[in-house]
Amino acid sequence: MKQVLKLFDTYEREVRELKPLKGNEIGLYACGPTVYNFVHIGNLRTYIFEDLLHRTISHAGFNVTHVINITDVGHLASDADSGEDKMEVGSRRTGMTAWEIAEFYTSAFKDDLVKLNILEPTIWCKATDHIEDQIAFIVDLESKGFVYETSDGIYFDSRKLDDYGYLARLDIDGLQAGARVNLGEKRFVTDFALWKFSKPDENRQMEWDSPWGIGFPGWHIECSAMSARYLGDYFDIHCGGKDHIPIHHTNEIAQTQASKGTRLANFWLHGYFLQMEDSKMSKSSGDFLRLETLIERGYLPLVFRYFCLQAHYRSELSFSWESLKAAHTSLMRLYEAAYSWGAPSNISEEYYVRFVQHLYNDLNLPRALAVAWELVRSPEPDGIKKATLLAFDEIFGLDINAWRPKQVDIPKEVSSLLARREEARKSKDWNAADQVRDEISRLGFSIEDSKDGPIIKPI
RNA sequence: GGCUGGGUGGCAGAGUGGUUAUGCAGCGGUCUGCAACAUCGUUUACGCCGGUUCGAUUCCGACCCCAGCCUCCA
Repeated sequence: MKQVLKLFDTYEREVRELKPLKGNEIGLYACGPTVYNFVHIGNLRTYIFEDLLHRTISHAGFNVTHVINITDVGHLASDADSGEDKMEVGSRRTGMTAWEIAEFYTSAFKDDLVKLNILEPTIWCKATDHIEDQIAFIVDLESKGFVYETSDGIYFDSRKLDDYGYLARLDIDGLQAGARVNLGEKRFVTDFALWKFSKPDENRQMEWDSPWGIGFPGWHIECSAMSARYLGDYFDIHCGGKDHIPIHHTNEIAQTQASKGTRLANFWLHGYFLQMEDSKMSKSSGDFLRLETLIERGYLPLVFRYFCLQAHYRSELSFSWESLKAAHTSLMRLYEAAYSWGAPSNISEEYYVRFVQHLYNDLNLPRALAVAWELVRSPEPDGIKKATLLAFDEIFGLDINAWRPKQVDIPKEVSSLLARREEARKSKDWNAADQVRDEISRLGFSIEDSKDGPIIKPI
């Protein structure tokens, strides 16, 4: 039975079959980070979601071109005349140049992706490598009458589009009425900057010449320009975090609609947030959890990946150390079970079909994972369980086959105690045996008695 | 305040107009000298108030609360 891959499209607000626009090719564009700081685990949840999407599309038999951009231009903290450029602020904070900062945090970001077993995208692209493309895009918009100039930059005239804001179902009148900031020289609340002028006294590290004067591109234009370069004017899937729906993606669509006449992507997919117990996961406040923080607390990076697998990408996921620990316990049990099964034999058709069914139903990984657990607890032969679970892991990406029990050096002291305990047990001196076990546990090791003798593990 | 989306058992989280996933924790059994490991079983939840219906956690309305956006943020 051939199963079809169905995904939820934010633009139409419906689940429908993914059919390639061209041949067997799927173009997938994912909004990447602004590299002025480390990414946090909330950001990483979104990249895990996109990786699952990437793997699932490949699984369905399509060729994926996965593009991730790096926003290495700082932009401003707001479109109004206030705010500071993030890269410039980062530069002052660290003593590095804006260019060095971009490079430093880009490489830190890529390290995190590798640790989470996220497949390398087909194409990485940087905003600063595509200034010409962005300028050309704005020139085109200008020739079509969609821009106007103010004293601080070139702006997009959003009222020229009838259905501006459709993606987010924006209520334009309501937005205007409830606007919280004053417009500056902008003509309308939803207008946004395409090009910003450098201020004469500013001394920016990142600026370029343009037909309108020296300055730097607005944020939204880079994605329209770069996605067009690598995937064309209308491609299959565009994704990012749900916070991008009302502004960033809305504006990308507006630009592309004005210039190319398309809605940019056939499917718009959005990852939901990782929710913190008490505070918001916020990069700008500086108060956030990195993957590194989890590792320092003794968690394997893939525990975080497993943690994310438990929730559907379109619902909020609450993070707490308690639930991360639960994920750790689950994953370790899965690893140990799979390891104990030995060599794989054949895949169980029955379980595999159910797995794919859930996967193709808008990436229902929680259900797919439930099938995995049913398999683990089923009476199927070990070889079949192993083969089937490894097939699931092509999507899960938990690296189940590579896992090995931790090899630990057992101190001499402990191994001699262990021998003494075995002696005591042989002579059924249970008091002595239990006493030695207590002593060993004080030294940081636990004992599990098995048919083949005691197994010792660090606590 | 406006718009968009959401509120499920101790925790995390699927799903459904009537049969109510899965994981973790807890409890009980098996195993064990005792434990641990493992394993089996188990706790009957859907914010609040109305309405539709033979029947609603699932549909509709009001209210409360949470999140996203309206200021850079996945």
